[in-house]
Formats: sequence, structure tokens, C-alpha cells
Amino acid sequence: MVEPTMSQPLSSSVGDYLKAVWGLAGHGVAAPKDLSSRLSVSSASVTEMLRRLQELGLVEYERYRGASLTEEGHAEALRLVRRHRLIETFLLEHLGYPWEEVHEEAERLEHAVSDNFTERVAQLLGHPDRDPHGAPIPGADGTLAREDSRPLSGAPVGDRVRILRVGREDAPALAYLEARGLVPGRVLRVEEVRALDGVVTVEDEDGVSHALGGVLAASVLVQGS
Amino acid sequence: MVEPTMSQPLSSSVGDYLKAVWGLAGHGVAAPKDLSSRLSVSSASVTEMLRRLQELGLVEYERYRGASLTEEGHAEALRLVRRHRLIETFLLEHLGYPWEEVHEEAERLEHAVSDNFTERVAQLLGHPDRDPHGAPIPGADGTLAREDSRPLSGAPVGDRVRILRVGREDAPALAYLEARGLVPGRVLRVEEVRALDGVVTVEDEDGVSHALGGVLAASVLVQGS
DNA sequence: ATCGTATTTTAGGCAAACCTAGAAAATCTT
DNA sequence: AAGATTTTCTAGGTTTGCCTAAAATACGAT
Repeated sequence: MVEPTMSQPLSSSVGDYLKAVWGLAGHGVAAPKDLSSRLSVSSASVTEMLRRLQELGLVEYERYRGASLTEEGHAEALRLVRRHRLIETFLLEHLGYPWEEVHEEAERLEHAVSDNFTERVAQLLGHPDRDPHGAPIPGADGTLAREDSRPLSGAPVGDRVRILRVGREDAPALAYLEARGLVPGRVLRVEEVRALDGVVTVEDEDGVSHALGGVLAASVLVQGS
Repeated sequence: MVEPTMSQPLSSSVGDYLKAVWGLAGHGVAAPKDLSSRLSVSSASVTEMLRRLQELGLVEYERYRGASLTEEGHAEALRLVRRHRLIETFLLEHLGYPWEEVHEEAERLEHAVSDNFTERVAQLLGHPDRDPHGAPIPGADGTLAREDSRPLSGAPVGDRVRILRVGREDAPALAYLEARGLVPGRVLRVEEVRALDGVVTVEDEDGVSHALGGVLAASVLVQGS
């Protein structure tokens, strides 16, 4: 049993890499190419950093293959994700940020706040288990609720579904959805799924129809309602 | 008229130096030695950084003498001070931080938050003009209220005074004062000022007496009441 | 005025993250 | 299975911010 004492405060770069590996691969192996593009960094930089992360015992790295998180790396990544999602929720609920702006601000803040701050915010918010995008917030103990959802793009026509989560964080997509009220909690009826291009048409609770491009529809996660 | 376009977001180190010059010298010249000790950095580092700051047009620097802020540097320093003090106030009032812990957390946060964040916090707080230590909060327009106060150490015996501000930010001193209720707003009667060591004895509104060491008394700023 | 102490600067290094360019390995195509 | 393409790695460089050690300057005291 290796107790992760987390001696040195990790640099923010390190955290960004860990989150990226986590986001890309979860428990699996993240390819350097994907890290490179997600972090907007050259592949040379990725190679270098993966080496260092292995040094630090945060990832398992094999040349030409990619990296996966160690237990310690995984815990650290989840800690950051928790921070990020709590901060997002806070920005939205207490500072009145628009939905699509919270991500960027949280991205910077999550590297500056202490655990103390994080837990005080969690308390202020009443320990929410979802962030504004519907993403689950890991617990302070490093557990992450398993979620049972499917992409809207794969929903059977005629089904009533509830939006559980929007798996995007780029402002334009979020603004688009927000403007149409397509936010977590909203209940929809699937009207049509065009096989050709994957465009999904849904009807909302007010009887208004909305068309979502294939990529976007795939990132909207729903539950049967 | 040089319009300070503030192109690149300045690194947090740069900001720390600017704040230090401002805190040490205001509009005057800050000595490298003082910067070195305030920032806990070698004097070689100070020399190097002052050079860079001059490059950036943020300070006027003369070798072997020290640095003073340019107009632009001064504005930038005040912007940071505003952030810092607003964040402190927020931590105290909304997250329940103890008085003596806010400084350290704010120190890290002030480099991560955007102007947008800052102004939203200001609004949430109702645009306060003093932080929890009683220090004036510079306006968004870069103005700083002039304050009319004297150190408690120089108050005439018998005077009734009100604590306006506590000019310290180290946790032990703040905890000491907090524990005795010697916080901004409190009204005191000066009972004795010992010439020998500068120890000041005051009586608070509840009739309780407190003795303050010379150094501490000098950092408690008061107004005639 | 000069000597000794303080302070400040110079010189030379180090570590973290990043980069480009080109070599090497892996993968895909036919 | 060879060649072409893509991906990854290696080598060498840059910037920022810090350091120590030693040289230069300034200051204070006799």
C-alpha cells in the first residue's frame, strides 16, 4: 500500500497532462498524438512530459504507445476534476457567469485554489454531485459516480429522454444549446434521427423542435425518462 | 499620452514585484535589498527582474539605487491590490475563512482570476471600499482613497480612537488581534503609552484592557473618534 | 579620507516547459 | 512485404525565474 503523500505541489502543467490522460483514456492508454492536440502542445513536449510524469510515478509510460494513469496519477486527476467542476458550479450559481464562460475561468482557477478553498466552496454549494454541464463531481474521497446514459444520437425515435449531461466545453456549442434550453434536466421527445448525417430532431416540453448536428447530438448524453 | 494597452498577460512574478515596489515605496524608490527580503528572493534575482520590468516599461530603474513605478506599473500594481483585497473580503464573508488565513489564499488567487471575475466579486460584495483588515480597496478605475489615520502608537493618552485598519498580514499578529476583538471599527480609549518600549495599553468598549507591543501598536491605524 | 561593512551587480548555472527539425518506429495501403 | 504515411522520439534551442559565488560599488565610522 503506497500512501500518496503528495509531497510537492505539482505544477499546473503536470495537472493539465493528468487531466488530459484521464479525459482521453480514463483507465486506458492515451496516445501522445491525442495529448498533443488536446493540450495544444508539440508532440516533442508530450514525450518529454510523459517521461517526467513517469519519473513522478503518476503515469505508466511506454514509448511509441502512450501513457496510462497510475493509481496516484488517477487520484490526482480526479482531485483536479473535482476542483474544476465545483468551481464551475460556483461561478455559475454565485457569480452569475453565463454557462459557456465558466469552463475557461475554472481552468485557470483550479490551479490556484487550495483544498481548503475547494471544500469550502463545496459546502457553500451544498455538496452538489453534478456540475452545470451535468458532469458528475468526484467526491473528496476520490470516488466518481458511475453514470448510466447514452448519447442522444443513439436514442430510438419516439423515446422520451431527459438530458443528463452535455459533454462539451467549448463556448459556441454551449451557447447554442443554452439558447435553446437544451440543458441538463430538460426532457425531450426524439422525433427523427437521419441515418445519412446523424442529424437528430427533438421536440422539447414546450412543443418546439430543434435539430442537432450529428457530432453535437453524440455529445448530449441522455437517460430514458 | 501613452495608452497602456497591456498586451500580454503579465506573469505572476512580475505582479509580485510590482506590488512589492508599491508596498515598499508607493511612488518613491524601492531598494533592491528590501525587495529581496520582502519577496524572499536573492538580490541577484531582484536585479535581473528590475531590469526586465524596466524593459517592459513598468518601472524606472537606476543601478545601485532601486526602482520606482512608472504610471503603467503603478496602475498594474493597483489592479492587483484591488484584486487581492476584494478576494480577501470575499473569502472572509462568503467562504467563512478566518481573518488570518485570507491573505495567503488571496495571494495565490489574485494571479489566476480575470478582471471579469474580479468585478463580479466586487458586485457580489456590494463594492466595498475597505477589505477585512481595513485597507482601502482601489477602484476599478485605479483610484485609491486617501486615508486620514495615525498609528495607535502615537495616540495621546486619554483619547478615544477607532481602529481604522490593521497594517499587518501575518497570521500570528492577526490571530492575536482578532482574539481580542481589536479589529477595524472597534473603539478604544488609550490608557497608557510607555515611553520606554512603546507598549500601548488600551481599554475596549467592554472595559477590558489590552496591552500591545510597540511594533504591533505602530501597525494599528486609528482615527480620532 | 580611508577602511570596513553593506549592498548591489555580474557571471555562470539550473530546472521547467515549451519549441523546430530531422531521425526512427509504427501503421496503413496496395 | 515494400513503400508511403503517420506518429513518435531525439537533439538541440529558447525563455522565465531562480540560484551561488565573486567582483564592484556605496555607505558609514573613525
